[in-house]
Amino acid sequence: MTTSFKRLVKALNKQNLSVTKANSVYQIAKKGKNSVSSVQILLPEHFDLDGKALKQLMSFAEAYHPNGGAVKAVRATPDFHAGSLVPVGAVLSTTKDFIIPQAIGTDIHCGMRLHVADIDIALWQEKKPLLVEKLRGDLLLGSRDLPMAISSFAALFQNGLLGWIDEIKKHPMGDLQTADFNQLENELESIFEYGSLQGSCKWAPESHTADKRNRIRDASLATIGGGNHFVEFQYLEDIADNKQAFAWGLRKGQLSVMIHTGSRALGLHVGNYWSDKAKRAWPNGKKFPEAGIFPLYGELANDYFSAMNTAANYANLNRLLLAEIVRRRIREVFGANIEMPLVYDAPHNIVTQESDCYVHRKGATPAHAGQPVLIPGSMGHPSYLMMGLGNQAFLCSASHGAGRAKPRHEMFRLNRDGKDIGLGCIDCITLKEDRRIEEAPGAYKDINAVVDVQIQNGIVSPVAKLAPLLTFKG
DNA sequence: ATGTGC
Repeated sequence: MTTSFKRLVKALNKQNLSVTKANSVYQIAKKGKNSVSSVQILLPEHFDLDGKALKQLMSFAEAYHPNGGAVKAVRATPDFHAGSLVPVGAVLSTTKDFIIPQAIGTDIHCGMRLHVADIDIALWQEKKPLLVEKLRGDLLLGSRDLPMAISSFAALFQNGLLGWIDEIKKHPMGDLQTADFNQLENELESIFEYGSLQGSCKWAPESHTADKRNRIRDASLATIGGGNHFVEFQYLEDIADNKQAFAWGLRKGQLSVMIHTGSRALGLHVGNYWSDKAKRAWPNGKKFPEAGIFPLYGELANDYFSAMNTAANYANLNRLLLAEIVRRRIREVFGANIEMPLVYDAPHNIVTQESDCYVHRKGATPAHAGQPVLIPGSMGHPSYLMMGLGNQAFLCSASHGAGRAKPRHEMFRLNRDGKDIGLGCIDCITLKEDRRIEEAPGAYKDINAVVDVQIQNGIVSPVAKLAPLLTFKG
């Protein structure tokens, strides 16, 4: 549901909300008392503000816990749209004793990873059939059973990739025995927080603790997953900032590999468990929150934080392993000397501790000063590598993509009616024909407008433009 | 997004 601004103002007034608009920023406030300090939404000029998404956002802005703690500020990125409960593209800062598990949901530490490779695009096109043939068996898997030692899982859960690398050297698994661990270790510095968050084995769900045969049943490590997740080959089409591009190892004309996935089944379990737990832990006799949003306060908030980090560490390894699989195939096809260095790996679905706040980012990516920011378009539109500018007023956050413009069912309807949904020149490899339709370029908003408004508002600055060549979808 | 659902 969308409305024009005038109708929006009217509609909001009825809900006792006031709205003002300065340039591209909507400022929403609750009339009267107890309003949160600030709710702002950044939108390109010709974008409509989605009423459902706004309603969801305001519910989170008003979240409270009877024992204390509070939401301090709320922002929405230009790819903002409604989700099932939480709007996608939402950033919340809260006091450090207050976390809302539902504000992150189940796709914990979902994020983007970008590698580049010095491979001539004409050569890549020539060898593409061979590469695809090899990668089909690697990437089009819904599940897999990696032979990873329990001790490696434990190290990963507790200490993330730093712990995992130490352990995996002692207990190599399958194909990874041939991985270049020095390179993997060096690349940790190009991962958000070194891919190493403070988690704990005690929060691993039952599916990820040793069974009677002393094995861990894990079916989703090194898999892409569904929905908008992908592994994509791209062409580095244009550079906007030569100095920064050079510093990050980028060159015009390079091949790039972009990976979008998260913590899969593990994040689902942790997210569901803690969203439930927050409800169960609601103080006796206190009125349930109307919007069904249950924050955690105090010790439980800390416990959630380490459980969430446990799943986040898994997501970090998931992206690393997918990249490693692609790197191995690239070397088989184009030569063992191809490095395919990591540019950056960052989450867009996570709670972080920043100064005296918890910052919840749901479909929003950190954009601290100097930090690489990855903003994917769609399989028919370019993706952008940006640099964060550390815009405090916008909670140091940028959009995590173009944003979905049309719901899935509408894409199927348009396709049935023979409408152009942008799949004309798309090279998408998937076992699910439905996926191509749901994820068609026509389902997404205008990435250039989304990126430009963030540049104009001092959130990010452009570094490089990446054009899609071939997308693998789960 | 996703444990797959009766």
